[in-house]
Amino acid sequence: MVRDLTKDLSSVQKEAVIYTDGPSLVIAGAGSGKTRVLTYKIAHLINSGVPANRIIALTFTNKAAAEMKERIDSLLGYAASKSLWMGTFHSLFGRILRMEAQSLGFTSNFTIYDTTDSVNLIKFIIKELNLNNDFYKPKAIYNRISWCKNDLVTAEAYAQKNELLIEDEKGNRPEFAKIYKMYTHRCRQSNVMDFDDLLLYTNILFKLNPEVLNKYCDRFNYVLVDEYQDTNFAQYLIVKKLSEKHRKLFVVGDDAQSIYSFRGAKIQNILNFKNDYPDYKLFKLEQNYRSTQNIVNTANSLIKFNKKQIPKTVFSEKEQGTKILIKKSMTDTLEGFTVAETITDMCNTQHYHHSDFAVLYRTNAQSRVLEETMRKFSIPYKVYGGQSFYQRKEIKDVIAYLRFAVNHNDIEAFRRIVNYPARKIGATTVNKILKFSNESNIPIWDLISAPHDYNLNINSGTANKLLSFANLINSFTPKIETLNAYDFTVEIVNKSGLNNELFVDKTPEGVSRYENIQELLNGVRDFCENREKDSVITGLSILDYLENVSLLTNQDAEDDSSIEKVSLMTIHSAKGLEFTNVFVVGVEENILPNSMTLYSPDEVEEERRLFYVAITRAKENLIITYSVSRYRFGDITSMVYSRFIDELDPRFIEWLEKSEPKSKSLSFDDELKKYADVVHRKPIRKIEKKPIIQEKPLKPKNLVSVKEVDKQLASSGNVSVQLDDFCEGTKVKHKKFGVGEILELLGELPDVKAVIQFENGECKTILLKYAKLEIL
DNA sequence: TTATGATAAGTTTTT
DNA sequence: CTTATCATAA
Repeated sequence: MVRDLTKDLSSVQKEAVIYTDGPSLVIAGAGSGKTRVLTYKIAHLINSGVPANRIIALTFTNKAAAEMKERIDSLLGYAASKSLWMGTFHSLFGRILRMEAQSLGFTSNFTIYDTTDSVNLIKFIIKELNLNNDFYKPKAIYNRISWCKNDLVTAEAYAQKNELLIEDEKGNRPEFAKIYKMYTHRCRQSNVMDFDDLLLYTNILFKLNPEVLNKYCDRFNYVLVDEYQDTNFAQYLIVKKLSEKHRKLFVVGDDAQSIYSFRGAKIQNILNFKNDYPDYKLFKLEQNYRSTQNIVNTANSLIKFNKKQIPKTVFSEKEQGTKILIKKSMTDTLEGFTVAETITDMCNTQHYHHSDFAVLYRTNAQSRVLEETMRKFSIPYKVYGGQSFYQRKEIKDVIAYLRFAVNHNDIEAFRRIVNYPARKIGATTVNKILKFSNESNIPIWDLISAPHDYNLNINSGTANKLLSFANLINSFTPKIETLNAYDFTVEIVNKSGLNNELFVDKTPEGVSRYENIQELLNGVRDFCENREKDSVITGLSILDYLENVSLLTNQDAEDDSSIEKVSLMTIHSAKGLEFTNVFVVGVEENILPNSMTLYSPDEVEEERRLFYVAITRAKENLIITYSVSRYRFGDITSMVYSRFIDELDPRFIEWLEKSEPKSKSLSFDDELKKYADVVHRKPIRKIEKKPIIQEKPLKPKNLVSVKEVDKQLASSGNVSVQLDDFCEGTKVKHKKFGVGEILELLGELPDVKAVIQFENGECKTILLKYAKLEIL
């Protein structure tokens, strides 16, 4: 049964959805129902007879893709949508590249380097070339290579471009071209692509093989792109070529929300759409259905200060709403308190739940203080992004095993696992192998699977160890064909010794690593189960999983547990989301706008757009906070509130604590007193052995005292037993080691270590804040 | 080769 | 404050 989909849409939205005659561009203001238009467009196409597998819909994040797919499912049912090609550029073209790998000189089991792998490889290349690290910073080199690839400048092309070479001379990095070339070569040798390669090689594929391009043009009659303002040149060109033949291109974006130019996004792509497609049809979605008028008006007043933009008038017909609150704090910790306190208040006195709140910040580093505060106030929260689950060491180790089993020449994977768990194959041996491989052009796998056959200059004991490592890997390889991803991973985790290594480790960190591995296994199982429903995916189970997991970065599997929790995330990861109440914290000079951007007007404009994105996430209440001092680099730095706050139209905002006139603002002590009841102050237990370290006289006294309070809180908070309940002679019980007695306390709160004599004879030094000791 | 501790260095945002 | 790198000892 076909529902009339258009009845849920406004008239402009409806026009955009039903227009299918040619290229069209939708400029969608924040909160104007962009996702709705995209999903309904797809649903409309399918309903009007277009086979779902003829549609390719490109999104910017996995999260966005998953969400849209879900919405289409609920409109049309799973059967209709399952063969839809919906995903990020990287994942969909990665899939195509795998099918076409041969024609590019790769094999279809190529693996994918994440940023860490790439940077590591670059580090080794720099070392190998004996280059001065001050001018050759691996991360900077990586960024420049990335920038080249996104602009489709290959290593060969780079070496031909004089102006680039001159630029490098001036920038004291004359060897860049060489590094780039070596990097590319090594990746090829390893049968590996990095993130940017997925886009670069897709372009190369289409350029070198017109018949292949033609095949995919015919395959995908309809090309849809979300967040078009964030596409880089490589992505732009892929889209252009893919839609060239049938010209059924539909792109959606908002130039005011372009926040990825640091990654090569070209705002020109959206601005120049009319030049590429003169017969295009333009739709402007200007009504914001998300936020109150105050919020929309505030956002408008801010973005006015940007020079480069497509003219549009975003408006809201919702209620006026409350004014935007601006709150000042004395320290970052107190800023956190303000946020936590406000959340608690609003939950108690109004109808809000914790899940109605988001706290947005510019940099991941800011999340730490906030997390601590949330814990102190017993507010459930979830941090998005940051160090993702898949970036954790133990997880990367497992993935590296999978990668190496699939691709025996994946050098970074090899480096990671060859001696973990320890096999007595150290750096010296590894370097010899890699050096030999580079000089002789013999793949590393040939060397390690027959180490005696080459003149590797290693002793035969080591050679045997290498051989048994190769045999271990070899025992996995045939199972790629027979086992599904889950069984395969279980096999790897068990046989490699990883599981045992972590199982034996009963330190809290070890336990958590072990649990993470189990969590990963659950994830693989889910993947397998879902995959069985999906007929789209064609490769072997483990290959599909690897591809999926390599491109999955920040959104760890949409955690059920986000229900009833406050969301903490960077502004970047908040893009595309909405929350009833939003805090934007740390709105200070050098943070937002970030200090790295201050000398470039364009980048400051991007920072302004970032703030715009943050503001427009809010539906009802928006609270902007800043602090006049903040811990950075382990020291207290004084901060000034952001220039952007002054740009907000004063008619829509309200300053909570008058900022400038010092007399009016609360004194620091007053501010502290406000929280005295929250902070159950307890005298800090003095530890006899070591004198308390005197605070540096340079630091203002009062700030230090806050730090102390803070430290103390960190140690108490959610733990039922207070750290200062322990003293020498206390009898305690440890989960694993059993009963024991504290002999000595070392260090300062909250990092107090206890030397404990256990009844089983063992004597251990344990960090009290981690070990959940029971007092007997 | 591995484990440990001292010292130096760095924090923007992400597929 | 955290993480990466280096030096030293076991």
